[in-house]
Amino acid sequence: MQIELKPFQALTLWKEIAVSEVRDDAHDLTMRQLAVLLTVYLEPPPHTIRGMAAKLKVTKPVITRALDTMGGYGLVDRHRDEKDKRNVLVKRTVKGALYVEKLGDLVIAKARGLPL
Amino acid sequence: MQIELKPFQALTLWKEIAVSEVRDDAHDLTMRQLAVLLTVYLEPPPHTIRGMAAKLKVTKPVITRALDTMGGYGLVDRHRDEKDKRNVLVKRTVKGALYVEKLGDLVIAKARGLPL
DNA sequence: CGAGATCATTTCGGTTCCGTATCATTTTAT
DNA sequence: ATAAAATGATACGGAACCGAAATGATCTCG
Repeated sequence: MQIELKPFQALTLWKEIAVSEVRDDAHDLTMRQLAVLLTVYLEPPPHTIRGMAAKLKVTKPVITRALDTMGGYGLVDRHRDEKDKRNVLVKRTVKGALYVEKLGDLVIAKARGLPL
Repeated sequence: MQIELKPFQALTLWKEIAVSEVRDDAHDLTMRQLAVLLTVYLEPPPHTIRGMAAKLKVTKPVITRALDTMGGYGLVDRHRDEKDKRNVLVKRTVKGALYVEKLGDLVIAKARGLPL
């Protein structure tokens, strides 16, 4: 299965998803929060605050706040690293996994309906 | 050319783009602003405030403020509708077109590099 | 002509987020 | 043992955004 998009298709896909997120998203996540969430769920652990801040080229408080907000929604969880108690490890949750799964379904559905 | 994504691919694509936007985006647009921008550039005019608010299921001030912000960046422009001076028509700009084009390139590049 | 409808903007109080700087805890190294 | 480094959280002032309601301008239609 080869993935090949033309410019208009690519933008239309992105637009449709953005519009769907705005219309229906109960959590109203920002782009940064979304980047954090998907990194946690798609990349192999461990995920530390400092590591994610470096990856996204943002300051640490940005990550802390994003985790505060999404933690409040139940989308992620945090635990101290017992090996090095300075670190905090970001953990996945059932609710977060469900949310991410639904987002994947949305992308697939929109990609399938693209004009050719 | 058929577009077919598997769940992990779809989410990885979305994650890569979100991360890129956070890392490199000079304008730091919100999801709502992005939805407005892409609607203006990908859907046929005219685009009115009320129309876009209805499409995105948000209130009119949300659209007005998004246009204020993006107008400040030079990404969109506004003009009164001469036919009905109550309406405001959202117009494209050269700078906005360039920005959207670059976004399309990003989506294409990320889609091409997906793990299969 | 005038009352009401329509459209975009502005105002309001409140919330969230930002970056910088600082703090508390823990680890590392001398 | 103790000073320095590393890590995440917090404080702070400022900026952006929110929804609801009020405002101003324009149009519609009797």
